[in-house]
Amino acid sequence: MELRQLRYFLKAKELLNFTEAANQLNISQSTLSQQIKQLEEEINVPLFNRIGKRITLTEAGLLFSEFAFQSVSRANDGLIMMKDLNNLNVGSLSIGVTYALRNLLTRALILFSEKFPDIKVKIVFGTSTELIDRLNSTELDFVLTFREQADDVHLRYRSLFSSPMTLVVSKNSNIAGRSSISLKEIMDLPLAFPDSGYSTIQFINNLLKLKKLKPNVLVEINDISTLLELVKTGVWNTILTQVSVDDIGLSTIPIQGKNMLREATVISLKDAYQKKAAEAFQNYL
Amino acid sequence: MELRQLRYFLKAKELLNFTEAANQLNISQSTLSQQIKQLEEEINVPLFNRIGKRITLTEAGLLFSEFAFQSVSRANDGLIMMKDLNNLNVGSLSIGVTYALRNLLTRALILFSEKFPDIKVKIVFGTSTELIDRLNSTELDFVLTFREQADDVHLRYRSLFSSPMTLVVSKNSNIAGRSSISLKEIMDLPLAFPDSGYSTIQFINNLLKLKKLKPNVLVEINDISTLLELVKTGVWNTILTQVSVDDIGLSTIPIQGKNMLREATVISLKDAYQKKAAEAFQNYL
DNA sequence: ATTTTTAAATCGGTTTTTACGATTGATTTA
DNA sequence: TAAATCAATCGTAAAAACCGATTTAAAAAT
Repeated sequence: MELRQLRYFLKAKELLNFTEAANQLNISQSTLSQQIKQLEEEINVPLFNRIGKRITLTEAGLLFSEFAFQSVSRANDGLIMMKDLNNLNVGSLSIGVTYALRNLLTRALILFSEKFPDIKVKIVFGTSTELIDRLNSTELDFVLTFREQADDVHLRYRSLFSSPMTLVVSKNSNIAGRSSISLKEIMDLPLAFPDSGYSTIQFINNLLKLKKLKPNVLVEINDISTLLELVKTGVWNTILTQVSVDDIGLSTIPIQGKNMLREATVISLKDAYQKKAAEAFQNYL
Repeated sequence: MELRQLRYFLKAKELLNFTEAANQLNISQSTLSQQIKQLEEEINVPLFNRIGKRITLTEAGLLFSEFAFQSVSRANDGLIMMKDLNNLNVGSLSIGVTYALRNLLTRALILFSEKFPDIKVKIVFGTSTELIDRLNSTELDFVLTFREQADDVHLRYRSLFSSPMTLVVSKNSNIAGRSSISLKEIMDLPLAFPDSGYSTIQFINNLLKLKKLKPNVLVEINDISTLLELVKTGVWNTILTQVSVDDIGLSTIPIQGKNMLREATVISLKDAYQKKAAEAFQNYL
């Protein structure tokens, strides 16, 4: 039993005329006769009464047509659904993102949802390594994070922009106006740092280790919003990537030195199918 | 799109292994690859991610599989319906049942077989979840079990009767005559329990956890007949649903408290065609 | 009553599709 | 590093779908 046969049967049932049905199906009358016959042999019961040259539907034909119709319909519906998926009318998207790029993500999300209101979006915050793991197990469609040292051959990297590391200070700070600052100078300031799980802080710590500098870390906290609130008080300062601090009401001072640029990157699985929705979302980043 | 391709796809989706799927479908692996590819080209979206040699379902694949399954199911149901029409006196019936309802089933089976001696009946014992899985994969026509908490929209439930939970003791037990007993009292008795895979025991364990009671379980066993033999010795007692213990030569004492009723239920697939034989069998339950 | 027309079934041959085995390429496991 | 595993691909063989022509038989027209 094949959908083709069911389609032929339904058309024949509709018109009760094999020749005309064959015409509308763009096949020959002989083909239609053969295929109907084959179907009847498989289900072991005639679908049509052949009274002379006139055909009528049998009881079995009537009962069977309901199933044939539904089978064909469901297949067609599946096709339609796939078309919808291609047109981004349905679907879902799972995005992994590090806290540092939260602003970037939310800005894009607002625009994307406006344009594609029917796509369900799931946002997963986490550390880079955790998110990459989830990407590899296809839980996520793509990950938004800073580029790490080692490339993975299974992953595709798409750089968005570079953002400098900056010292974040209260607007009232007496160094708020400065155009740049050295790492060494920062060592004398009271600091509040993000939790060491974050890639930004790992990046910084690696740098400091290399230069044998010791920061004066008074607070360590795993929530960036709260961290920024702390910095606003003027008591502590922190180090973050520039892009994390936009529009927050704080002053930022670029840190001197090379290697002070971090690359915001979209990471996806190289060989997996990239959803249309994922592509579309990335255009808003 | 043809049913053949949908069937191939569903098997590949089930096993997530083209080679094995091809084996089970009795076709070559190359054929399967080709047909899947052809289907993907028609719907214009990949159904599987090919990450190296590993295969995972895409979002589109998951969405599409629902339609594919229904399309194939409807066609199969049509075929079954025709077979039923043809010969009401032959056919086969696959029934899933939990051990607790063994008596109910065997009684019905005896009557049914007398009336319809030519219908082959296959009985599958198992846990509720296992049987529901098999029902969903259309291996079983219906499942006979106790009603669980969560309803599934794809399933149809038909309640048969309620049966109380009872303490099962030897006829010689000094508490054999009692008209009821509390859970608390039972905690002091030496108990033999069914394997924790059985829904009855999960039901009981949930209750005990809620009431923070600790039963004195000395034996755990995954065969109900043997369990009942043990109880006959008078050394151990057990808890079962009343209906499991009828006509066994043991005393039962209803357990006090509400929520002590379990509903014996016939579960079948909501949208699938129900065989005449299945209907007939259920009349004897 | 006979002829004509109409429509389904059947037959032989052609084209298309499906399937297979062998091989390749890539990945995972030992 | 070698062996095993698995999906993709290629060329070919088998199966099927399809077509046109013809046959058969009933209805319609004469």
